[in-house]
Amino acid sequence: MPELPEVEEAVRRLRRALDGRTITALRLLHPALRRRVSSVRARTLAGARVVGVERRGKHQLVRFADGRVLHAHFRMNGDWWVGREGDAPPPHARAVLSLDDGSRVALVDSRALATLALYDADAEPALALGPEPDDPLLDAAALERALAPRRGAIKPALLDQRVIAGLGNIYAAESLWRARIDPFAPAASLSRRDLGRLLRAIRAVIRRATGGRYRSSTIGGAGGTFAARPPRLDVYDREDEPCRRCGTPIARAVQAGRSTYFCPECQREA
DNA sequence: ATAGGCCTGGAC
DNA sequence: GTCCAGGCCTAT
Repeated sequence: MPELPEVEEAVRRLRRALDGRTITALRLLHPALRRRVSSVRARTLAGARVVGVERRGKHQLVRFADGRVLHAHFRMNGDWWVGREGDAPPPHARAVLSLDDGSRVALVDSRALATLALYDADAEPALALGPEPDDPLLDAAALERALAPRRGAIKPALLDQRVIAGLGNIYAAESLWRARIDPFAPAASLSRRDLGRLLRAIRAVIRRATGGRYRSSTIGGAGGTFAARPPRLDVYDREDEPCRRCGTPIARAVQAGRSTYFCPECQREA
């Protein structure tokens, strides 16, 4: 389940599977993916040697020796399954990469909202992303500059990937709770001190989710493992449950079309 | 800023 | 059946 920490975990598995490998086939199993990459184009990937696997925000890039780039985005539900040729890909496998060592990687995505795109050698994907949360150049002053022109509330601003890359609805809410900031506070109204606290909260939340061990459980055939352990959450999806700081029932509201969870008592900064 | 669309499955 | 979903784009 894919915000930055989950995508990071997935991209590591992808890297392990693809490192040093050559693609022998890419098969697209869902029409929504075939609309983005024609089967003819998918076939041109056979013979491409992988030279790098990168994450930027929630995006994943597989770079090939010929300069082409395969761009993947999980959207709501995507994940990678890694198995062997001959293993049946799991239900909801939407694309399958076959590799020259007899292994297979499948994009598993029940809702079929994930995207794949294949870029030509001279066409670097334009991702329009802000800094990663751990970017040393990102400090309270930089965040203040990014938020200054905004009219809206802080929570939707944190979901804007051009402000910070990788936060999604869960970790944005978690970060605001940790920093005691009201999700409805106007983004431009936050003091530099608030933003320093918010940045530390974001980093702590992401670090906890990324560094924390995920219990892997085998799903389907041999060889496929999934990270199937949701991280510990303080506010997300805890409506009416007691705030872990002050005991006040957690509230839920809709903001920019997304559920927002917060403590109405202790998230009053700004 | 909100609503709708993309897709499908799970909870109720 | 209805509503909801960790993302993101487009239209109003």
